[in-house]
Amino acid sequence: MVSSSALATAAGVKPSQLRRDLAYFGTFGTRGRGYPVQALRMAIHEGLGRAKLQPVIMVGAGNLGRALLRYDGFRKEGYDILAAFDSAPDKLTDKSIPVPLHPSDSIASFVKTNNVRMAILCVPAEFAQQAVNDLVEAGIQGVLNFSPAVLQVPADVTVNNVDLALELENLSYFVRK
Amino acid sequence: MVSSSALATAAGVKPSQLRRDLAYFGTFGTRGRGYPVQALRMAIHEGLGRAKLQPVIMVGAGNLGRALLRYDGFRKEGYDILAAFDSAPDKLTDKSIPVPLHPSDSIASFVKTNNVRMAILCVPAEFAQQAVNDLVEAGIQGVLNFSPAVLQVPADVTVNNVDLALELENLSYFVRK
DNA sequence: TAGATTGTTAATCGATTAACAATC
DNA sequence: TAGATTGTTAATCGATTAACAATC
Repeated sequence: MVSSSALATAAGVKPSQLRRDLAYFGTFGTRGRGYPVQALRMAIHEGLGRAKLQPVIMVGAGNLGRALLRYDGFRKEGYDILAAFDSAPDKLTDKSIPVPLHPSDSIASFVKTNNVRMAILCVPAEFAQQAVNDLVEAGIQGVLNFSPAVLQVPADVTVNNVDLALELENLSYFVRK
Repeated sequence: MVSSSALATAAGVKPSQLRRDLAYFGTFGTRGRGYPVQALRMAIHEGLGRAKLQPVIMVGAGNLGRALLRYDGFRKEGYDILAAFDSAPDKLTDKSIPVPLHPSDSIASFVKTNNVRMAILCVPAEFAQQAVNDLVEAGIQGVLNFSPAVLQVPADVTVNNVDLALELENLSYFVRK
């Protein structure tokens, strides 16, 4: 068993917040005792849709896209990047990446064939909206967007934005001049 | 001139929010007219500490660290990654990276010599706390942390966390099973 | 003057936290 | 029973938004 206060310390949050967040998914603990570790671990996996390996595609194989393809943290957490797509794959033949590289116009058929629901978007800002339009059209439901652009999508598609340069910019505000 | 509503549309926020955020830094607009583009741009640069190129170091040259070193988005936004540090630089001689690679124990002297205030941290989770302790000791004031770990730092040091796998995990919650 | 648009107040909304009855 | 700790309510806090007087 583990208590909410032990978990909260490890996660860097307050115990009351941790209990509230868990309660949002269901009732896992026992009053007076705490939470059963193994059952809780499995319930969280289940609740976050981590029951099995999730297929993902990478869209854009420029500097950042290739960089993230070589990062092994996604796979460790249960995400399997099946392939990368680029508008000019021929220009990248000499750049080694650990997954197959296809032309952008084959995204739709690949997504349908492989039942892919999530995409990582790493194209230049000026092409990002068109790229996400194509992804939505192909049936993608979730986009992790690394392009520094504000994207318009239908309400049933989720976009999470990660702007690396902006993160550094936020930080610089707190650094003494 | 540009209006708060035009800027808000471009940024993906509400006009009232944009005006409030700008007002936090100062008074830049003219009632009835809007904001003068060039003066506002310069004021924002100034307010965010972007007057000149900011020196930054990369700590950890594993998969993710090397990946980010090859990404050119940081430099475009005015950040200059001067060097990378790794606990075992000798093992990485065959891996090409675009900046000098030094052993970790030379961080403190490098930081002082080059007046570095910000660091990007990409070491394995289990070494992250020790690494950030060393950075704080060396005088680093801001850390962009890509290690999936909760870091303890003094109140005058700022840590911004970016957990790439967690971002994907958040997204998967919104994707229909 | 009439129309436009800021800066700021007040209202709303949502997220965090403290507190505590329930109960092991 | 006494001590511990959850799940949940109510209070607090902060962030977002609408509204509008100021004013160009």
